[in-house]
Amino acid sequence: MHKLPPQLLGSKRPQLFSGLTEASLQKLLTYAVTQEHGPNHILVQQGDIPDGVYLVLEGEVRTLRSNEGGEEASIRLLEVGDTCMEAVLFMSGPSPISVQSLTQSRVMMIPARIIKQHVLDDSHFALNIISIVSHHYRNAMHQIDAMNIKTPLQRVGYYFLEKHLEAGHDSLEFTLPFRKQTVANYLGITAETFSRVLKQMRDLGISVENDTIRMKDAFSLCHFCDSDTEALCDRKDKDNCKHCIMHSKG
Amino acid sequence: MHKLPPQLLGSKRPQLFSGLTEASLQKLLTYAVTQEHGPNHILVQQGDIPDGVYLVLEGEVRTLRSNEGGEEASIRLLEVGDTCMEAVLFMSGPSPISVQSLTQSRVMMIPARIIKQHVLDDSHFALNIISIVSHHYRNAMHQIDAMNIKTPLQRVGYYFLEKHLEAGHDSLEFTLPFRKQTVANYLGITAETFSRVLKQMRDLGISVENDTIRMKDAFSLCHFCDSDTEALCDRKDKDNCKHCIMHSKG
DNA sequence: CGGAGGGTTGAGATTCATCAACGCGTGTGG
DNA sequence: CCACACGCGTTGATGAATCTCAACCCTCCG
Repeated sequence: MHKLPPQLLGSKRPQLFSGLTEASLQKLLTYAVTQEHGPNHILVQQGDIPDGVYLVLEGEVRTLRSNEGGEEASIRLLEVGDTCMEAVLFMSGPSPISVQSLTQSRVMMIPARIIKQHVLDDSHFALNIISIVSHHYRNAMHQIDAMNIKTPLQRVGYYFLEKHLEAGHDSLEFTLPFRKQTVANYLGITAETFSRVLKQMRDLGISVENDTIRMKDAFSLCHFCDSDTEALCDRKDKDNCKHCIMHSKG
Repeated sequence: MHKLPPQLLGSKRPQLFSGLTEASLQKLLTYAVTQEHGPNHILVQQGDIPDGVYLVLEGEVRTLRSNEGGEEASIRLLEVGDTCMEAVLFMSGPSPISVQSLTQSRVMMIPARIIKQHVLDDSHFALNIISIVSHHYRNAMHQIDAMNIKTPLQRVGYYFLEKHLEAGHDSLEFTLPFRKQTVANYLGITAETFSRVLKQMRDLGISVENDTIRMKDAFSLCHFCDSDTEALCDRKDKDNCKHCIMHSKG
């Protein structure tokens, strides 16, 4: 009987499984297999027929597109508990992305056939899939936006803001979840520019020490807030928020 | 009793309604309303709570993100029969995108509440939603890819290739579905660069006259083919395809 | 005839990628 | 214990590519 590792059963339960009955979950996991991979291993090759959904149990994974020249564009960066390839299963045809382990990793793969069937059997599961894919799509929109009409500084700022909100608005400190090179590529800039941007950040009251980001106050990142990110902020209706660049610039 | 306009009932039936029973479709359309808008009208404002799914009955519509500076990044360009905002409904929170009519347009709006309920009631409809959102997500991935690791020439080439495949591999001619300015922005380049790229295209055997694109032969666009786009091509297994840049460059 | 909008063309400025060198911490092997 | 190499990140100089700005052409339309 397949069972999820304990750390993924509590509050960090993957959204894919959220709200499912125990029976439904068990059915889903019946044919799941777990794999272990070293760093930089290709789990799915762009152009291949996708075989299932991947859940990261341990390590770091990314999805990416690459061209003949070997250049790579990161689509998503996954941490423990994240899943990928849900959307790809429902595109007919070969996978538009590769999946690659960044570090030593352990992943669970649920076969495509199971997922597709389960969508029809359990409407709650279908809803989970829709939510997840929509969420990914939202991120993709932000990436598109970023690369079109944001400066590198703004991209990094927005990325920091997201991490800050994830960490909770009270914590004035968070750590980069991935190597700088990796984050830089995800943001569509080179490692060099990323490094230079980090220096600019210091002038804005954000100190960067290795992979630890420390902010002077909880509003240092408000410069980078967005009409739709704003909603995630605890203090959006507080007076303080009025001081945000976003509101004062008008 | 709401009924879809006849032109959307045949082979061009929106994917949203594909394969639904008549009863299911009627239920979905019960509370649908149609609206008429002049050009450049904002149907949904970025940051607002989304009210439903929009189906384009007539005209051209786009989804976009914009910043305080007034710069805009097009996310999708919609023609008659296309839908938008499906994904946004399932992101909790305000809409990350605006929806804007490009020309005089007629659209049908299906309220959020109806869509969300119907996903639970009709698993086939849920599957439709998943497919659509996944498809949008796939396009978004291509956009991200394009803006990171493709030259403007390659972006236009790929866009042309898509239009060519839509038109059928046999037709050596197709037309730009939108104003050049609009397409340019969608591709993340300025109208000027777009214009200059079109001149380069001529050297590759693609003539551009106003909004009509004519290719010397069916393989002129193979330069721009992709490991996952390849699958859409009729001739992928034919010998001719071996001549594609993609294969010969190695 | 004149104006407006879309598209094109040219010249210049800006910005980021590229390339190369260096610093620094870590792990390994002598 | 030290020497060394390696990976990652940083810094600086350079160049290329695209955006910006401006002028112009063309068509459509009043």
